[in-house]
Amino acid sequence: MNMSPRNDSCQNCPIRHSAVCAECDAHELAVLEQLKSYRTYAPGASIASAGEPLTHLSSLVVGCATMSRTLEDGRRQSVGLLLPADFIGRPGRAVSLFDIEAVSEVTLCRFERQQFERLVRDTPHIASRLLSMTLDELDVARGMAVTLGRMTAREKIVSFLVSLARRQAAVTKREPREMPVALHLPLSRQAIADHLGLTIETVSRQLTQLRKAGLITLGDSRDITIPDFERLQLEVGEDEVTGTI
Amino acid sequence: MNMSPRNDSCQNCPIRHSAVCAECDAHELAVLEQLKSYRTYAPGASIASAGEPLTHLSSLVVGCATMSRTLEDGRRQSVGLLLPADFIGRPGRAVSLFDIEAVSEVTLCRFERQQFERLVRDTPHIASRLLSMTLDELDVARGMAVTLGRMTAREKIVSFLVSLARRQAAVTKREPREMPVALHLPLSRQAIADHLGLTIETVSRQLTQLRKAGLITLGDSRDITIPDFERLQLEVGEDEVTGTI
DNA sequence: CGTAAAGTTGATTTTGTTCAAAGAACGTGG
DNA sequence: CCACGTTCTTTGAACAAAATCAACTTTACG
Repeated sequence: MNMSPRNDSCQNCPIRHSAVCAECDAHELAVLEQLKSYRTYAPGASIASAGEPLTHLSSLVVGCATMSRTLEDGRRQSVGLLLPADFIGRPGRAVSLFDIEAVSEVTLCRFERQQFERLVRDTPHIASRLLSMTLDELDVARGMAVTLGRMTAREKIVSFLVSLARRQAAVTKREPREMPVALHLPLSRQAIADHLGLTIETVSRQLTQLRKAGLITLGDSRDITIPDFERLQLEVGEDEVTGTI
Repeated sequence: MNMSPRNDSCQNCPIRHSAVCAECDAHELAVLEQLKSYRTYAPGASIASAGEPLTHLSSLVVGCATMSRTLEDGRRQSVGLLLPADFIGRPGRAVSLFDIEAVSEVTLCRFERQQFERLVRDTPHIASRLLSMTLDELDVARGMAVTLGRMTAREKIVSFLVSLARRQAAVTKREPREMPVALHLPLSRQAIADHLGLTIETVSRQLTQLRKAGLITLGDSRDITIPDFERLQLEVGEDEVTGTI
């Protein structure tokens, strides 16, 4: 609700080289600078709702959000975890198909829909980057379908932890091979359950089992250590870069 | 394997107005005409394999194919049903992440990867259409995640039938409201099971139950009639345009 | 502190899988 | 054109994985 007071320069932006603007040159960045606005959301706040108009398209700058859909009777399925540099919204569609909810405090870099759509039309560097990001997201979404459709509860949890560690490593620029890997879960047990198509009880039990098997260590319920990353990876019947998140 | 002998003009192409070339003008089409080649695949033939190079990007012109991934122990999950106008392959990625298999006889309109990537770079009408199609596919893939993660077997089947009927209606230009709706299943029971994250037995049982409930009629095992489309839709805990396929 | 929210653990039930077998459809070759 | 084998589909019975129901523990927070 509160407009962020700061008006940081794109040059210092933490997602400058990974967001939708990544390919832009200085001149293009100057245009973005004119059009962008920041907005922050408190943890738990709704950023968008399925079926409701989405007036702005944004890049997530700081924090973590989930994209999900809730069926009439309350069953919820998350379809994506949004982390810094991820893009929110769909040029050409005025209405969101999913609920988007801030998990931690979130800062978005926003563009008014019409203006952004013009940008996409007139700025090949943006169009090309958006296409590339969308294609990546598509691969991730399809990998997610494999996880949801065919993996056991244990495999789902392991695959989630592995993806999270990889994604965290990509930011930290540390290889997840460096052991042990310390992992902070951005999601509650319930949110993990919604992400993996499980119940909260099953998530809890599987984590306990992994702990008893020595594959992970649980500190604070949000902090996990993976003593042997390779060994954890072996637990899931899939190799290579499939990306569950 | 066999190069199609024909060299049809794009003007008469059945997917002229819905494929990746939909926005192209006559001049751009002339360029495509120079670069394209047709190739057909027999039912069951492999069009691409996960982990293998994909030298051509294509539009599916005629037929039906599935995109899937198989885990080491043989569990398979389909992540998409490919129908006419659907695009196959990913500019910027030389290796396929999924297996693509012809279900019926399939004709592809193919472009050599490098050449197509140049086309995307130089032809805004293609880039823009590709982006739009990719965004649509992303929504579909995420809708699929909701189905796989949170729906019961019965809901999965109903949602599959409803989507198929809608998609078929889009081609036929008949409203699925016109009753009764005749539906031809392009997939075997096993392929449906792989698509919905179920076993073949569960698919069969659920179809039988739907038949006993009077929601569908089974003729040939591939031919289904939906006497009351509205009523079938009510069976699934989701409304609106979510797109399961 | 004391209350609420989040997480864990146990007992039981349900849904869908697995195992098994029989029935229908299809294609081939005699 | 029909017999035969193969594949696909259906159905049944037993089983297993995860959900549900319920209680208890831990953590967070005013």
